[in-house]
Amino acid sequence: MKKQERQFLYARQADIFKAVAHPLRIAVMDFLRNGEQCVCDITRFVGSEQSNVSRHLSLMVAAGVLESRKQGLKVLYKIKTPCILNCFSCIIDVIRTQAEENRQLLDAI
Amino acid sequence: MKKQERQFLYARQADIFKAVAHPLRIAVMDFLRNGEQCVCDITRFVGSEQSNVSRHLSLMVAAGVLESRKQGLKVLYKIKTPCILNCFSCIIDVIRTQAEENRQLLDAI
DNA sequence: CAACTGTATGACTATTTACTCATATAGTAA
DNA sequence: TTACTATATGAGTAAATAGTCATACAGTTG
Repeated sequence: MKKQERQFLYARQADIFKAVAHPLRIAVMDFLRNGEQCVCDITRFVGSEQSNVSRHLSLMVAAGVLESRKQGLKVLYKIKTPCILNCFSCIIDVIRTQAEENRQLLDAI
Repeated sequence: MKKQERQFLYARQADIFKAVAHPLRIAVMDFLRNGEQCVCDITRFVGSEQSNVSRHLSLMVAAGVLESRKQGLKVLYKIKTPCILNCFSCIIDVIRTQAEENRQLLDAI
């Protein structure tokens, strides 16, 4: 891979990471884990302003992480490439490792 | 899991994602994939100002993604929890899926 | 048609993030 | 000691991100 291609890939990867690097957006991913949901239910789940949730959803669609379709009055969102969910298990692993480390430190005091 | 615990976990996950959600920081992760490296070599690899790279590295240490040790004049950084590398394969999968989708669209025109 | 529901967006403010330059600090070597 | 190398940081600016409120728009129902 050429240097320029590598830079491009780094930027693309960063875009995907950015698209989920926010507590509200993580919550959305978690909520959509089991299938598509309308904005109204997503909004209830994450507990924020509807307009704010809508913006976050648009952002995630723009990054290619979610996709949406209209159904009557509602707009349903779902995860576009479910393989991204594997990522979350990895991250939980990291958090678990850190938590155990902290616990050991605490025990040692 | 209680609602409050869930919120906390979302925030922690977002912190980890944020810690890698930048092209330069992705480059660092890629460079450290095969073991620890000094700031000088990392700086050369990512091709940015030394002070900027140093800040990004501190940020990643703060998030618990990297760790560092001093060796003489140099400071060596390495990935703290290598399981995070699995994440990158998942993200590459997402990008590949999107790229293939784009190619199909292109072919169809 | 009017009234209503669900969603998106314009305009704005506040906050966070990224970067640069200059400089400080720590360790090395002459 | 002085000069040098590697790294970190203070101060400042620029830019991106997040959030709110009000409102617009699309689709539904009576």
